[in-house]
Amino acid sequence: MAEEFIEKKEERPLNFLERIIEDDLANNRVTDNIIITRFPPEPNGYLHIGHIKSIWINFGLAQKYGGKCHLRFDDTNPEKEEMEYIEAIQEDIKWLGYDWGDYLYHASDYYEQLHQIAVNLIKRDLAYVDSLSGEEVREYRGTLTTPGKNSPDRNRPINESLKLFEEMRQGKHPEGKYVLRAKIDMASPNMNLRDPALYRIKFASHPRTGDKWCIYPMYDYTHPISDAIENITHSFCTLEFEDHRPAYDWATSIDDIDHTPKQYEFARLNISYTMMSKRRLLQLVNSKVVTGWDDPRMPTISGIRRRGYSPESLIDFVSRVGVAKVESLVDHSLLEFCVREDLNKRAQRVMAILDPLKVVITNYPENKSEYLVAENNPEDPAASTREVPFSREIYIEREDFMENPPKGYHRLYPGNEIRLKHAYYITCTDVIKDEEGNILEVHCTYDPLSKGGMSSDMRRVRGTSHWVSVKHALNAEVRLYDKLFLTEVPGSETGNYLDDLNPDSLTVIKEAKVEPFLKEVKSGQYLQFLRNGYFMADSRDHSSDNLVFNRTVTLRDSWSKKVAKMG
RNA sequence: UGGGAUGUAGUGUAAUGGUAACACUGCAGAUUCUGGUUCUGCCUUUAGGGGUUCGAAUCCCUUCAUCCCAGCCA
Repeated sequence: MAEEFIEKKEERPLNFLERIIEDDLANNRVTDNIIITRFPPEPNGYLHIGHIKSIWINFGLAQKYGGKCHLRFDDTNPEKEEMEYIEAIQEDIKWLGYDWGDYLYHASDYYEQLHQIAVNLIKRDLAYVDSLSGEEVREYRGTLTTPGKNSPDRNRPINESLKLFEEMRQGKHPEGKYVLRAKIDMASPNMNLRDPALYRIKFASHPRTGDKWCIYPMYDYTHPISDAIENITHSFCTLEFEDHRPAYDWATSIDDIDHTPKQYEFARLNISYTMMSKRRLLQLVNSKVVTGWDDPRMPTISGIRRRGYSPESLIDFVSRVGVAKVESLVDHSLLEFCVREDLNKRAQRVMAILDPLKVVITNYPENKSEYLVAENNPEDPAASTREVPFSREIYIEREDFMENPPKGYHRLYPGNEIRLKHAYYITCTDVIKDEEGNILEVHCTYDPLSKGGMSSDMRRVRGTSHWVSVKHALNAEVRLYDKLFLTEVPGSETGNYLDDLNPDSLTVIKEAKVEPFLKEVKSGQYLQFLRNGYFMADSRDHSSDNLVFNRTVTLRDSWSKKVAKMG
């Protein structure tokens, strides 16, 4: 099995990044033939599914080609960054199964070095301290179609810039007063080259360096130099940084840098009916639309973990999506396919009734109980069996009974015989209703010779229902999750993604009836509630005294689809 | 209207001058102690127009469409 899987993986055609690597390796462009990549999140929020693609690319490619992948926190904007995020990010990467080993870095590790290089830049007349205000900088920058013009400070004497930069560092100037800028080209058609800011003043406390610094380096300056310091060979990032590559190359070509990493860009992952913007996800958290970053409806790694997704299914998903440079929108059904495929192979099967309807088996002895053998997973020969209690009164799903069934319905209805999974055949004899006609309970008779779920004469029944014994049933809270948004691209029509929120993204069932086995399960264990979907005990609220389960994903359901089509 | 990129079934991704394919979705059907799984089949594709070539998704020209860039964010 394992070999087949690996072989299958090997057969996958190479993506363009793999080709670049193989080409570099084949032409001895990589020192010692060891490629070094890096995954560089900014700790300003939780990781989401989109990051899984980047993690898979950076860690996965390093793994595949016998290289290394660094984890580096791009922590250059203390106003947005927090220790909580730094910790959560590490937990999420580990959960996905990747390991950075000893290679944990922070851009802030290089602040001293970065500062020294900046000083040298000034000395070489490649950077200057500018006193233009933010607004003035914008005016001087020009527009997309017109060139910018030089700042009056562009020719500030080197000594003066040196002195001012030092004063900036010492905290002698307020935020916004000065900025260190690279001297490149104010007329460049590429906006990123119109004397980009290198350092700005911020009196914010940094999660790692505290109040040691009050000037912080910008991304375009920090990232390439950090890559160079760490001897990164291949710096993979998303498409929106394509325009920054010239700035990247500018930074890695300055005299103090002796290693030249190369940047390559790939398309970020977009999935229909959700969104990957950290800023918007933060808004959902802050506005309490969801309960937190790990709300099971969130596309965050911590959210989908709590929801019950397996790391394997997520890696499989991103690998199926592939890598290219086309801006794409992957259908969420592929993600659902991947979880189902993985969970089908490993989920423990159990019986749980979400919408109980009582069934009385009138010819079954009043006080009798018995234990019946149930398979734990028909897809896994190694998964053994468990015992499930059965008695005269059971619950089945309300939708498994209809007094007047439509054509094609082969569940329980008056006169019809069905199988109770792992138990007996039963035939509906009576429907008990209240004065208003609501169905209170259903009466059936059972065939004692069909114990275990197959009749002695091998006669066939079309329907099989799951069930839970009334007197043995445990109460459970079940949270049914659905898409957070109703449109493929939230906000694409109205301009406000909040307009597209799905009001029914969460349905809480307080009184689900589940088999006793569920008292023993813990969060992290993959479950299939027979015929209902895949579930996992909630990592925050579940305990053996207070059962709480989250629905990961439904089972595929061709019947209700057919019913819907019939009208 | 400056610059940078990208256009292959509904959605992703292959095919790198030589028969357009794989997965997901959708639709049929078979199997089934989960209307699940599994299996089989079907539908639909090279943005448009020119050119080069025996032969073009691939090379050239051109048109069109989409995305990114005017943070002291990353």
